[in-house]
Amino acid sequence: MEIAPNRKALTHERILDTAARVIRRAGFHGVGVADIMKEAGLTHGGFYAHFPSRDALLAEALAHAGRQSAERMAKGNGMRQARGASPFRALVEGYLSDRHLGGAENGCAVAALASEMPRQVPDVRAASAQSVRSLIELVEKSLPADAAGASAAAIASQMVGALQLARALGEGPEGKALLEVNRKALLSQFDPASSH
Amino acid sequence: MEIAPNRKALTHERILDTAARVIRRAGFHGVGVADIMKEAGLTHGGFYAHFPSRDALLAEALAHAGRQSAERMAKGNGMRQARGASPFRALVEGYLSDRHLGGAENGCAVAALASEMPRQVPDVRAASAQSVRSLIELVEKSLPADAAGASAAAIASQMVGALQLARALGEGPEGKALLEVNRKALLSQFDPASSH
DNA sequence: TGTACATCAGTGAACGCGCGTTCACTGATGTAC
DNA sequence: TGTACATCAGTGAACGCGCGTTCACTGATGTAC
Repeated sequence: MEIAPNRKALTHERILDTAARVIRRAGFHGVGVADIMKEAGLTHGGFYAHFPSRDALLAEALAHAGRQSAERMAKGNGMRQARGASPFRALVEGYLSDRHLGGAENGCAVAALASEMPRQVPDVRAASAQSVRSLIELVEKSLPADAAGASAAAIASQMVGALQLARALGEGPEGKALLEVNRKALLSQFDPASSH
Repeated sequence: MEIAPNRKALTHERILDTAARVIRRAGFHGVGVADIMKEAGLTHGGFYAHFPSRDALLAEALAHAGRQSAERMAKGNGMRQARGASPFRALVEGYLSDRHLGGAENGCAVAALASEMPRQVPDVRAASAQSVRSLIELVEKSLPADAAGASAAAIASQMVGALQLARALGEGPEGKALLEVNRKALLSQFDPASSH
């Protein structure tokens, strides 16, 4: 969002945007420089004019994915709240939705990548830890005022774990049922008063 | 555990055992055939006398890892129960322990690999789903009789998510604190009466 | 018990192949006058 | 406004390298007589 982004800056942004989607779809290890460049409509040779290395891109792309999905979530939550849901209910129903189950590519980067995070190079690890902190903050902000003793970190843990287990079980009934059980558990415990 | 395991069967088991550890340490993608064979004390050429392909090994190794860590957990839980902990407390304190935070190699395969599971070939995906079901069953069995409305699937989700977020935050105070918060949340909600 | 042979688990070199990275080049954009 | 030149984003071929897989071979184990 610069005033006069030149051509190179635009391309840089496009590569980042593409990479942010691709790593959530294919994982840190599942994606090559050439794949990303091709999906961004470029040839792989130009990559090193934009990023010093593949790992540097991964770190930037993870931060970018965090911003992307935070925006997307904020939008979805806004819509749900407009329909009368509490912020916490909006968050839980959006995060643990069937849509998020299948749409890892545009979803939460932590859920898509968590178990790969500890094995990355220091830069990517640092970006990973930051994305986890951001997610916990997001939960914190949505907690009902009367949720006594609720821990945003524990709730975030359950949300991330639920999405991952559901994805491991598949996008069919088994995965969807696991999501539903988690939605119910979270809402009945921390936001029983919220309307549906 | 055959009556007269011949030499090849013993080697087969040793490769599986090694692979089960290595994939939890390095991830499905982080490990090569040659790495595993070398760590098992063999050369890579002999691999295909034991397994039809790398993916076939991954699927078998995942199942093997599930058995390994179930045994290990059962042992740890037994020790904790001998000291007076309830089965549920024993499970939670073992699973969300600082030891498990650092020891992914010998720990729960689901926590170590969850976000990579949806991206594997069908055989490995099937073994992954099975490992998730086994974990949920394990939780189910340990639930206190009076844990009304407790869902084993939701609890398993939180446990897996907590371990992963903690590992992403690092083995230092930040990760340990996240584990502790989750232990407290789980125990106070589902097993408040258990002694410590 | 001892010898001759067959079996077979494991070795190590070799194969394609795809990856991350480099680099000489091209062609479009923008500036100087 | 038009021409000449400099800049620079992006191209595509090439490089090592490591991977999964294959295969001819070795040497130890076990069987037949």
